[in-house]
Amino acid sequence: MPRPTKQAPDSGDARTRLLLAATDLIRSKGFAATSVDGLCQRAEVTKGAFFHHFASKEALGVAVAENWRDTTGAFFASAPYHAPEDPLQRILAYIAFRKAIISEDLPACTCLAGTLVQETYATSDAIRRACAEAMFGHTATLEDDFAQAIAAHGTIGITAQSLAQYTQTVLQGAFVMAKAAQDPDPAHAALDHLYCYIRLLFSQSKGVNAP
Amino acid sequence: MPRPTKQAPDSGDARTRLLLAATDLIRSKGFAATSVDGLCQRAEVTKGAFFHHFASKEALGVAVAENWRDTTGAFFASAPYHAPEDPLQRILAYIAFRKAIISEDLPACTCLAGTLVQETYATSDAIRRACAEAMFGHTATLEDDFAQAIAAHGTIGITAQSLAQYTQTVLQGAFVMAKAAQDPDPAHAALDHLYCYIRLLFSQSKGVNAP
DNA sequence: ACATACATACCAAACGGTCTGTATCGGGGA
DNA sequence: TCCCCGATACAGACCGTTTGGTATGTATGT
Repeated sequence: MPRPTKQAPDSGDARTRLLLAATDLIRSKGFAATSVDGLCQRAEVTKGAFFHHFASKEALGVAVAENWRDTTGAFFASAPYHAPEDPLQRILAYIAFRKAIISEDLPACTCLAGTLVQETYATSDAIRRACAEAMFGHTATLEDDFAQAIAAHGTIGITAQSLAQYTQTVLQGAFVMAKAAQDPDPAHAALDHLYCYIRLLFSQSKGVNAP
Repeated sequence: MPRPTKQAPDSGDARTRLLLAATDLIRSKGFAATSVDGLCQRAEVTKGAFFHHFASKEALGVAVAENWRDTTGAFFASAPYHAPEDPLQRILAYIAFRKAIISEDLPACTCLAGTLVQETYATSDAIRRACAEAMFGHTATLEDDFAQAIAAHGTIGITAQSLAQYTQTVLQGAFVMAKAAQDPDPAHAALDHLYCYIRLLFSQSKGVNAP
């Protein structure tokens, strides 16, 4: 039973506020540069509250990744791109949707899991796994649409899983490039190329595209 | 004039060893988690030497990114993929080459600039710029080949710069996915898709692929 | 002799984490 | 309905270590 705190009663309980603040801070500064003290300050929570809810900073990292998987899962599940009846159109609508939500505010629109995993893949297996679950879990939701598109079109020599993962790959790369350029343009351009690739793939004759 | 240290006289001067050690550590643990002390220990150098060569940790970050640009620049300049006479074949050879050098040893084969920029894009403009220079500088070397391929083939409705940057985007995304999966397979698969995309693009008729 | 290239000791601040205390809850017995 | 109970949810002071950075000293090549 969450209980609102005296300090900031409006914005949920301490755990929720910590998760939210951590998501923000990690996406802009990274995990290591996000201190527990700074986190508590941002969340308007004391250190006692932090270590009551999370056994360690690493445990917070895991929880943030899990929370990211849950919230983004719900977000994309209720997104409008599922509307088209044609599975290929759903995929193209997905790509267009992903492109549309990439703005200048990169800390707010980039992927927490991708950022977090780059820092921790070699030092914390627990965090790495939680990030991987978020990322590959999301690609799994695309897999169905790709499978249906392949079934409708006839085989194109590439698996649905591979295409779904490639989509995620382009997105992750797009975020890195946008951060480097301090500009969403390279990300938008990348999604245009992905869009173009998918269209090209599914307008080809059978079985000639095996890599 | 570099002078070998008493402590480790075989492996170059202190600055070089620090740059090398920093590249290693940042690629596996990230920038923030790489402490100056740990760095000096790894490089077999004292702290005095560190702050003699670098004004601050941030200055080291910039120097590492610049060094990365220089060393990878030389590495790719002398790589075998430039051999084919056909520019399109050079590009495909480049992609195959990039695929070939991605192994299980992810800290050793992933991109320093991509890792570093994700952590620092919002906190250090100097480091971000140095990383961007390394990344976009490398894409610029691909641009020529793409431009020639487009010229040879006739316009395909996409600029050489956009294609070169997309190539880099896929690579960066491939590294993130490989780290999350703790496995180079997703990266290899991504480069197969990129290879496939380029082939598809340049086997189309004129001007129909504009995204 | 002078600048460069280190070495070593040291520092205040920040770090992750612990400890103890208190307020608030739902639930159970009288 | 009342009070009491243990459990949960914090609050806040405290601790040892590590952090980036500095100050000062020394060796070495030119």
